[in-house]
Amino acid sequence: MRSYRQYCQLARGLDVVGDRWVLLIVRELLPGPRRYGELLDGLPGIATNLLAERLRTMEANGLVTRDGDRYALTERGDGLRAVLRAIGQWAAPLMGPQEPDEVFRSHWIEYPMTARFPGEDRSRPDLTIEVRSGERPMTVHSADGRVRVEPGPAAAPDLVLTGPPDAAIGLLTHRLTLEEAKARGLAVTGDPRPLRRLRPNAAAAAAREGDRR
Amino acid sequence: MRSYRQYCQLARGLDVVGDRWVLLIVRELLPGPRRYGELLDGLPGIATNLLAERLRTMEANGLVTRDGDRYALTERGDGLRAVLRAIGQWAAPLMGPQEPDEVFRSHWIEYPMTARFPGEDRSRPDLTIEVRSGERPMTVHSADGRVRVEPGPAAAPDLVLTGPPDAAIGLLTHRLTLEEAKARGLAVTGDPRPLRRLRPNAAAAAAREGDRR
DNA sequence: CTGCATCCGGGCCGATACTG
DNA sequence: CAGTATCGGCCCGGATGCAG
Repeated sequence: MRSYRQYCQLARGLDVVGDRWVLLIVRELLPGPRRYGELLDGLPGIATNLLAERLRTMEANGLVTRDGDRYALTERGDGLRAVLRAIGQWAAPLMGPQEPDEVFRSHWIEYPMTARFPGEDRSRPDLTIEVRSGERPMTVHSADGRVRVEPGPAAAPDLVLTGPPDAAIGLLTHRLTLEEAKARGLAVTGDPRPLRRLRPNAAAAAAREGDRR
Repeated sequence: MRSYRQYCQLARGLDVVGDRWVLLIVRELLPGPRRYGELLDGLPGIATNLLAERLRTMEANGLVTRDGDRYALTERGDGLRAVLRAIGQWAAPLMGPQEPDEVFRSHWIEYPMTARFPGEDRSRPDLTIEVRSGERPMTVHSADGRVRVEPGPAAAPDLVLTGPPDAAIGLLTHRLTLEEAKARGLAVTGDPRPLRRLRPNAAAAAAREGDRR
């Protein structure tokens, strides 16, 4: 993208991260280093030449390093986490049902979950949930008061959710009731009642907006 | 811009605010409603048709309302303030000297000032500074522990800074010494010593990053 | 004069084919 | 698997026209 050529902090920032796809590439790299093919898969819709070109300019801008065939965020690139969080938070009200033509990747549930259940809250129950919403299963762990999301199936899940992502995420984040989630096509195996005790960090939730319902 | 077509909070947010110029238009509207011509002037480099088209889609997306010939942010548009702050903060290390081809508008000093001196801090001295850095003078008020920026000259300034914006902003935010600022072409009228007692809000500064030097 | 609409050249984007 | 090459199309930017 062309530079805005304005002596302004926001404009200079957008000169670096305002290009199409750049922040989504950062999203894909936030959990850890990724290979080119993994990035391609996590960025449905991007053209391969665009990904290659973006990665090069991001490297030149100090956002990304490449180690062999692995790409990783620099410290500076990781600093964009706060920007992604701000945009994601602002965009929360835009998240209705999944549109028919919208793609979903299973590892994307990490953001809504950790955004909804940030930090440590000892009152959260220990809970293991397997979510089968995308190409492959994901496991949501609540343990020691922290909520974590990991790829792969769970060894002994307390709960298994199978169905469209909006239904699974809606139920997990308490934006949908069990009935509403089922009406959207979610299949639930196990006892869903402990989910209700999985509460957002109270202090963090109070400080946040877009949290209604 | 085309939609990313990804069922992801970040992607949906970027579908709305990822278009070129959109966040800069929000920047211009944050202080209050503006007319079309004022926006054009505050967005050097934008083509008039682009501004018109952006304003229309921003209106359709619920970011902007128009009242006669005035454009204003909706509550939703104003919610992007946190996003701009996040990007601006991340971009702080990018702010070296002004490039020769970079444009500056005097009202842009509001962001670096309020970002550097946020909230209330009773230990701040009362101070009125006139800054002559762009097309027209701006007045920085420190009173009752708060720092405010207003357009227009000051009636009885304690200090007048005249010169390039990087020098003026650098001195005001303590990123440059008096000598460095003068070396960059800043002329100082009045006693600059009280500036040193204009300190960032201690609590806010500690919570912030990118604050070194 | 303000607030756009139209037109046009160029560059970036997106899809596909192809290569080491 | 990890890109490069190519090409059509759309969006962007600049100039100009025009209506109230």
